[in-house]
Amino acid sequence: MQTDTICLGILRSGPATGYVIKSVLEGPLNQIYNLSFGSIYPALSKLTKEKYVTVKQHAQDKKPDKKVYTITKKGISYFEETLLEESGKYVRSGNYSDQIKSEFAMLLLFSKSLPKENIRLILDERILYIQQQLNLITYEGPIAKDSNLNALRNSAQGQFTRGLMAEIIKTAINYIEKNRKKLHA
Amino acid sequence: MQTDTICLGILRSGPATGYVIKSVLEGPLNQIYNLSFGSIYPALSKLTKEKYVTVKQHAQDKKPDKKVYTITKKGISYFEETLLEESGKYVRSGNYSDQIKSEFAMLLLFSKSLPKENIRLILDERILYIQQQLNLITYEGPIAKDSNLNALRNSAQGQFTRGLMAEIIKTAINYIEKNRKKLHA
DNA sequence: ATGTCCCTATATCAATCTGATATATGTCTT
DNA sequence: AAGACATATATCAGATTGATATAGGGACAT
Repeated sequence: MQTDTICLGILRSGPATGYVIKSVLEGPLNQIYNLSFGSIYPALSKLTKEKYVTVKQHAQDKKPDKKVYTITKKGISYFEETLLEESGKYVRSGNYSDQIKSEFAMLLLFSKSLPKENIRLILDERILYIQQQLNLITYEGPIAKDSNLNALRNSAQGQFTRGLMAEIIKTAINYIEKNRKKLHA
Repeated sequence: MQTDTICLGILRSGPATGYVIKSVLEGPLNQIYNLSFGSIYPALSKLTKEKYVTVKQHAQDKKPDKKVYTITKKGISYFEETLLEESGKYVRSGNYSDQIKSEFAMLLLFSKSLPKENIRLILDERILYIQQQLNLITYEGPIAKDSNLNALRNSAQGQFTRGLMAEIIKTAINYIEKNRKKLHA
């Protein structure tokens, strides 16, 4: 899915800055999708040129300029057309993640080459880490400042998607705890 | 994890061509890690220059040259050192996948913009697709020609890793079937 | 008070990776 | 005999990451 489409999809829930888009991807959409600033900012510039979004530059006293992007009618049409046209191809893209690069899984696959004590520590740290990620996904409290993000997170679609990822993480934690002996750790 | 390290890790189970490395990633390591030929071939050339692997060029009658790569002692030492040094950083890299880009999850998140009939079809196709991926991971039959790949796949580490991914896929299938009504599909 | 650290906020870029494409031959099916 | 598919290597434009730079604010410790 193009970075443009992701940004438009998020902006459809309400105006946001590039920084906020990144925050959504790292908070409620944690473990679902991620993009770097190096992708987000150029995408927003491109979308502005193409009139799919408009910008309002908020010159805050002494803080760096905040650029709030709002999706246009043209942007909404374009988003909906693109999503429908390309929906078929996203079905066959990885099972929960597209570009599958689970460095953690590869580390375990190769863990014969590691001291047992290391493997033990790695698994312990891992469980703590993914529990934190689970908390980020399942957090239901208010999102500071940006109330429009609540809409995306709490929609039926948001709850379904976040629920799916939460179940996957829980499965991973249980599996590691039950089967770690097989790795002699 | 660097492409170099991945290739060395796979070659540690026995000699292989670039094509076979790709096949492992698409077969038993399906949904765990993937690399394109555009990454694998340059990595193998680089590893050869650095003497971490050696090549034997099998000029097969009429078929394109087959380049079989074998890991050297230097390569094994380098691999084991690298893995140990960098193991800590792979713990915090995504919860099951590093660069998380689940286009399917994003499609569902944005599915409010799609006709209900489309959503229904997408979910049906998805279930079929991930069942196929599950079959690739859990396949226990012989791997044609390359018996050394069996070692990697059937090791305690291989079984643990593949089992983890299989559980995750099963969880995803069950979740989609039980909760699809929430997407009105 | 002054340093350290984190948060908000935008931006750039070298290094890397993907997805498509090209090339070449064999085998199996229709 | 045409087409699809598997084996096998290779290249490259375009896209992405991860690091880095810039810049002010607030919190907390020394």
